[in-house]
Amino acid sequence: MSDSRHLQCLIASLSRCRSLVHLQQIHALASKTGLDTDHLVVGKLLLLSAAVLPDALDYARRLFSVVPSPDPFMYNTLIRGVSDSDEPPHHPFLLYSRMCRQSVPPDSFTFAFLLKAAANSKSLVLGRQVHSHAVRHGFDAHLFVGTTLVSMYAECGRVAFARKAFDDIPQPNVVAWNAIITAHFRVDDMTNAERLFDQMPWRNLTSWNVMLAGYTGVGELEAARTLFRDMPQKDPISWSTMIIGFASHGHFDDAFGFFRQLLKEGLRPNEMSVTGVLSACSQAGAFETGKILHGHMKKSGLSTITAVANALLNAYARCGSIQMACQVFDLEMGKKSIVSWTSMIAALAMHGHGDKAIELFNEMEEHGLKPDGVIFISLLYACSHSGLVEQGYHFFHRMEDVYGIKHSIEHYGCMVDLYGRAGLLDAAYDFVMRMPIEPNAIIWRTLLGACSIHGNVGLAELVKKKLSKFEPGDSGDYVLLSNIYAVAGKWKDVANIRRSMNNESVRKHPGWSSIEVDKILYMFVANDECCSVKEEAYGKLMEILSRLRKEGYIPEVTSVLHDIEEEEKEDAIAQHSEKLAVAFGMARTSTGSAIMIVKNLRICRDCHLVMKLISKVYEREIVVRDRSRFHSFREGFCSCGDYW
DNA sequence: ATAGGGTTAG
Repeated sequence: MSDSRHLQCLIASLSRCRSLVHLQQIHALASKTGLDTDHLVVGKLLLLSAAVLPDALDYARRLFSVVPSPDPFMYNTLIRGVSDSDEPPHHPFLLYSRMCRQSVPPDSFTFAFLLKAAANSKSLVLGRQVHSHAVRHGFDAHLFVGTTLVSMYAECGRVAFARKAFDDIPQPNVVAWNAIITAHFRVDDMTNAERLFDQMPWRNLTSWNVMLAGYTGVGELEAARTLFRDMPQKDPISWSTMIIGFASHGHFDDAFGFFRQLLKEGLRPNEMSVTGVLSACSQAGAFETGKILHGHMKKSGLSTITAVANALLNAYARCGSIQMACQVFDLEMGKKSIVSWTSMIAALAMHGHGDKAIELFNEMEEHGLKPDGVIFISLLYACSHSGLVEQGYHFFHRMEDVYGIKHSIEHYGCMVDLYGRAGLLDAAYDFVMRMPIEPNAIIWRTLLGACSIHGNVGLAELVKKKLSKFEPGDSGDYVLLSNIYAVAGKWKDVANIRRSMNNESVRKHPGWSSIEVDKILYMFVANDECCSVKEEAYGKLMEILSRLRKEGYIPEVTSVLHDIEEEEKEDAIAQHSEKLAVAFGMARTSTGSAIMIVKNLRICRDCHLVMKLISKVYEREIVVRDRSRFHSFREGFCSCGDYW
């Protein structure tokens, strides 16, 4: 066979190549005929291993390293592959500097890929450097480079630069227009985004999707809903944008609604839409719904996708079922990513199995995966929630000393929580004072939470003073401090807090509790208008409370607290949402079955007491997931031991 | 000399 015949055969089999093994066979064949040095062949091999086939980047790097003089195409292909991988974000730029040193001329592709890499790492410094190189080589007004410049500056939060880059594109196409609209949404500039959308000379489906993503991103959910209703066509991205957008803003009912509508229209859910709906399940505690979705996903094969399995694992864990979370992790997950390990560690931590979380971390290392900064947050969280102070300290230092991962504010926060929860308040305070970065409100709030658990009035007052420097104030901080005063019997201070809460500008979180009955999610929201469900719950609650009173429940002791902790309701009759939810559960579920409730804020003392009493008097197991942990009530006791 | 690659939305 002639060389050109061989080459044609090779090219043909490369275009059919679907796996790394297949690629290696073709590569071996190429070396037999000496065609493995042909630039066209190497280029195709590189393209497949770096950008098309999954997990073949190492192979691409090895291939690249033996090419004596790589051409721009090869460099570009590897730069793209590396920036899409989990290699450190500066690696694409190292390749570019090698390219420069070897005098390989960059082209428009080179700058498009590099700018995307800069955008991914949100690094304005890198982005500007690449920009100036693009100018030097005369590619800055190139349509593709210009468009990527627009989105790079947008990702770095600089609309003015993005606008300049857009204006420099001689003939912007619809893609460039879409990019500049996105840029305005990134800085919450809805007005100009809308103006550009109206002005643009042509639109494609992505233009509408850009608007949907922009609206949901800035929290304009009703604008998104209207546009979604009126847009000329919808594709899977439009649907998942709505589901994810509504779920991420706590509008679970709407997220479920869009998902149901998608099914009703005969469309198949994809990995994005199921991830979104699972996130709604996870946040709201919709366990049964999650299980049904799981069944469908097994049939459709979606559950083998790592991101989907991670979402499923997370939903099970947050709905209270560590067993099902384990099952997904151990048996059903196709390939585990670092996110999968992190999720499982967080799941174990959430359920108080700190020791198992640490074991799992070690196991991950044995599998040869390198830990990142995020997994240490889960790990430190695991330590603090299981009282493993020494282990936490150990990991905190190892992450920098052994793994070379820089501490972020979240890691410092975990350490404050670690010391604080364990009652080492002085150590916690000392740690905050010696932190190398400026403590934020979350750090102080964590410390305040610890003061609340351990009843340290003096430190709490000091911390509250630090917190008052942050604007606007948070109602949760006032609630915590008033709890601390109330437990210490300082009723006058409790009253003062209440007064200042009314006077100062305080950000109030509306409290809600949810419960799933017969696969339907019921949300009880403070201040919500009355409805038949709420009336039913309220009626049952009155009945339960009167029985509890006969059994010795004395709400008077906590009445002042109760008053303070009212979820921003002035109405004296209105009740805490978790009490309504539990009463609704008692009314609608059969004796003997457990009741699971999810609350978005911390559970208050009075509600906690009521849950304990119900679990004893009615012999019901109740699980409450609140902002900080799971509470499992059984026979009059709570798994938290009354500290939370 | 030849071909092989790109930008925006979840």
